[in-house]
Amino acid sequence: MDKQPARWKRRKADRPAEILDAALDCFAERGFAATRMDDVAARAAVTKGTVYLYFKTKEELFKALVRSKLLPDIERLEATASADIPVAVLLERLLGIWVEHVFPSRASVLPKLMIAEAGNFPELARFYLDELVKRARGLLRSLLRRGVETGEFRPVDTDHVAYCLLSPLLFSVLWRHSFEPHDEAPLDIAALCRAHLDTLLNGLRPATKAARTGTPLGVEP
Amino acid sequence: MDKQPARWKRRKADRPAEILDAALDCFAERGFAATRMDDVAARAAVTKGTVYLYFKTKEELFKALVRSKLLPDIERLEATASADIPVAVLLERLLGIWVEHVFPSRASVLPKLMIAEAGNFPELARFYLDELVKRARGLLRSLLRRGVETGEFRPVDTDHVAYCLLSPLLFSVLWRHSFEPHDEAPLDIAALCRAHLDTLLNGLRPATKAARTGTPLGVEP
Amino acid sequence: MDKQPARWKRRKADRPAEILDAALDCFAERGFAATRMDDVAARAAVTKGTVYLYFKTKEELFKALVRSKLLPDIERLEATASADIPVAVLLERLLGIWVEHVFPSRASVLPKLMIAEAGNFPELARFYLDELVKRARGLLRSLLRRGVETGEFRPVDTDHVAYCLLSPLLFSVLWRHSFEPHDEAPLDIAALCRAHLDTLLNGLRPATKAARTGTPLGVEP
Amino acid sequence: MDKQPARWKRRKADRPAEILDAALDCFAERGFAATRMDDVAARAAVTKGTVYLYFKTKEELFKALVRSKLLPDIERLEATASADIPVAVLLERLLGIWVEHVFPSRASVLPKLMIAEAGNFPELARFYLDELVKRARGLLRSLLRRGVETGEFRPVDTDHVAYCLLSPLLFSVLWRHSFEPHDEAPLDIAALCRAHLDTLLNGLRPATKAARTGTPLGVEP
DNA sequence: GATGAATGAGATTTCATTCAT
DNA sequence: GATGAATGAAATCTCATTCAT
Repeated sequence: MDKQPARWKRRKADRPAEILDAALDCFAERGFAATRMDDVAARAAVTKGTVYLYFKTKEELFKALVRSKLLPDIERLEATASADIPVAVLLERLLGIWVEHVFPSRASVLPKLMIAEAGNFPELARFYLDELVKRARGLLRSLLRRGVETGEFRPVDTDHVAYCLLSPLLFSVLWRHSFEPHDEAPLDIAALCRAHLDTLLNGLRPATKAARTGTPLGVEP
Repeated sequence: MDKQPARWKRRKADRPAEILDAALDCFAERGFAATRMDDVAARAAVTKGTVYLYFKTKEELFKALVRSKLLPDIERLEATASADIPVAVLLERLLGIWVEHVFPSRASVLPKLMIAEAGNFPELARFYLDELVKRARGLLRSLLRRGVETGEFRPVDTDHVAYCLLSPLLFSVLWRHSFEPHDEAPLDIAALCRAHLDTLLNGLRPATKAARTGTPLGVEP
Repeated sequence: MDKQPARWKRRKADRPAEILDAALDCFAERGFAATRMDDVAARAAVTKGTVYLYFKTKEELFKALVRSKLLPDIERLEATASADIPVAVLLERLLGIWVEHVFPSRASVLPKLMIAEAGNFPELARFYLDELVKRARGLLRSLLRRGVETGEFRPVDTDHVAYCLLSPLLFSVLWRHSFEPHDEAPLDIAALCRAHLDTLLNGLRPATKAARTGTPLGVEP
Repeated sequence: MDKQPARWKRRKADRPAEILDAALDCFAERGFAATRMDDVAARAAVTKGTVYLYFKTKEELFKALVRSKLLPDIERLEATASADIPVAVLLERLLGIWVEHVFPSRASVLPKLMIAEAGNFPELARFYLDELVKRARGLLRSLLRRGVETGEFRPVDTDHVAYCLLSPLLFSVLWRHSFEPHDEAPLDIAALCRAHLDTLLNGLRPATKAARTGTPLGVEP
C-alpha cells in the first residue's frame, strides 16, 4: 500500500544486454574486483537480485561481458583484411578502423581488464587468447607474409613484426584507460596511427640499390 | 628454552624491504585487490601486525612498492641514453638492457599493476606518470629528435614515434604477465626486440634518392 | 500453434495435492529449511507463482503437508484397534500395518520432519501432538490397560510401557530417513517388529507360579 | 577515541569450546539451518568474525560440535558395560547413566540434530554412524548375546532386540527436545526407564516349564 | 488460473585494520 | 619491535515473496 508505486514496468528481452552494458561501464571505471554487484545493478537500474537472475556469479558476468563484446570487432577486422588489395592499403584501412571504431568504443577497456585479470581467470584468459588474440595475431602475420611474398615488403621476421604492428594499437587503448586522464594532453590516436604506419611501412619497404648500401640496422659496427 | 634460540636475529632494517618483496610477488600473482595482507605477511614470514607496523594501509603498501621498484630502472636507462654516440647505437643498447634486465626482473609486473589500478589510485598514477612515464617518454623523444637533427633519421613526428618505439617493450612485459602462461610458446623477447629495432631503424632511415622516388607510405593515392 | 495444444488440461482440482506430494518429496530429501520453493514448484511441474496461489507461505505449505498426510494413518490404526479381540492379536495386527503400510509410505518422513521442526513451528507442533501423538498414545495406553484388566497382561505402568511399545516403531521410520542410507545393510523392519512383539508380549505375560519365584527384574539384589 | 572502550580483554585458549557451547544451545533451540552465525556469536559473546576465526564454515562448526560432544558419553557407557557382572545388572546401570547423565545433559539434542541433518551432511552422518551408532549398537548386541550365552536370557534375535532396547532411550531425548514443551506433563524419564527395563528383562527371561506351556507370542494361531 | 520477472531483506563469508600483550 | 586474537564493515549470493501480465 505504502510500498513501491510502480515496479514491474518493463519486460524486455534485452535485460541481459542492459546489464552487460552497465557492467562494462563499472568494470571500466574501477576494475573487476573493486566493482560491486550493487554498482552494476544500480547502473542498470535494476536490483542486485535481477543481476543474479541472469548471471550466476560475478565471474560469470565478467566472462559474459568479455565474450559478448569482442567478436564483432575481430570479425570486422578479419573481413577488412580479406580484401585482395595491396597489404599496405589494408594496413591503412585496419588502422583507420582502429581510429574510427575500436579506440573510441566503450569496449576498448576490455583489453586492459583482460590483461589485469588473466591471472585470476585462466579459463577466460584461454578463451580470449584463442578467440581474439590468436586470431588477431594470425591475421597480422598472414598480412605481413603476403606482403613479403608479393615483394611488397622486404623479408622480415613476420612473427615478431606482427607484435610490433599490434603493440601501438594495444598501447593506445591501454593508455586511454589508465594514464591519459592524468596526462596534460589526450593522446592523438590519429597521429599515433599515422606515425606508426609511416614508420612501419618505410621500415618494411624493400631495399633499393642505394639503400642496400647502407647498414641494415643503420648501426656502424 | 622452548622459544627460538637467538639464532636468526634478522636484520630489522631489512624488514620493510622484505615485505615489499613479498608484496611484489603477491600482487604479481593475484593483482592488488585479490591479494590479502595475510598473504603478504605469510610470504614475508612475519605476521600481519608487522606489515602494518611499516605500512599504514594496503594502499600505502602498494604505493611504496611501486615507488621503490621503479627509479633504478629508469635511471639506468637515462644514464645509458646520455652517452654521446649515434642514436641507433643507443637504441640498440636500450633494448639490450630491456632484454637482459628489465624484462626478466620480477618488477616487470609493475606496469601491468599500474595500468590496472591507475583508475583506483589517482595520486599514485600521477606519481608514476611523472616519475616514470614522462621521463621515459622524454628520453625517447629526445633521442629521436637528436637523430632527426643530426640527420641520422629522416624527419618524423617524434612525439608519436616515441610511443611506437615504446609500445613493443611495454607489450612484452604485459604479455609475459598475462597471456604468455596460456600460450603455446613463450615470447622470444630477444627476437621481438631485434625485429622491432630492425623495422624501426629502417623506417627512420633518411630517404635515399632512389627511395625518395617511391611513395612515402608505400600507398598509391 | 506454438503453444501447447489443449492436450493435458490437467484437473485443476488436483493441483494442491500434486504440490503437496512434491513438497513431501522435497522436504523428505532436504528438510524444511533447505528446500526452496523453486524445488517444490519444479517437482510439481508448475511455477513458483502457482505454489503461492494455493499456499500463502512456505510455512503454510509445510503445515498443510503435515496436516494432510497424517490422519489417514492414525484413523486406520484406530479402526484396527477397536476390534474386540485379544490385545496381543491387536498388537500383532497394528505392527503388521506398520510393516506393510506405514513404514514403506513416503509419508513416513513426516515424524522426522516434525521432530526436527517442532521448535520452529509451535502451533504445528501442538496440532501434531493433539491430533496424532496423543491419539496414538491414548490408543496404545488403552490397549495395554485392557490387556491388564482382562488379565491378558500382568500389571505394569501402562503409561510408560506405551512409550516402549511405540519407540521401536518410531525408531524404524527415523532410521530409514537418516542413517539407513549410510549403513551397510538396510533395516529389516519385519524382523524388528517380530523381535519387538516377541519380547514385549513375553515381558507382559502374567507371571506363572514358577516364574513368580524369580526376581521381578531378573536381578539378584 | 569515541570508539570501543575496552575490547580485547580475554585471551583464552578455550574460545573454541565457548563457541561450541554457544552453538550447541543455538542449534538445540532452532536447528541447524535456522541458526544464524550471528546468534552463535552473540551467545558466545564474541563477534561473527571470531567464530569464523575458529571454524571455517557453518558446516564445520556443526561438525566440530557433533564430534566434540559425543565420544565422552559413548566411552562412559562402554566402560560401564565392560564390567563382569550379570547382564541384567549392567543394563540397569546403563539405564541409570542415561537417566542421570545423558538425558539431562545439553548434548542430548545432538541425536535430534543428527537425525534431522543426516541427509544434508553425509560425511558427518557416516562419522556419527561409525563412531557412535555402531559402537552403541555393538555394545548392546554383545550384552544381549552374552546374556543369551550365559543362559541369563532366552534365545532371541539379538540384533533386532538391540534396537528395541535402544529405542525408548532415543525416544526420550527426541521427545524432550521436540514435543515435551508442548505436552501437559514432562516425561518422567526414570519411570520410562523403569518400565522399559521391567518389560524387557521379563521378556528376555528364559522360559520356565510352566511358562513354556503358554504360546510363545501369547497369540493363538 | 497461471506465469515468471523482479524484488529486497537477510544470510554467509571475507578481510583490512586495531591494539593489548 | 612483534604478535595474533578480535573486530566490524562490507561484499557476494540466496530465496521467499509479489504482482503486472
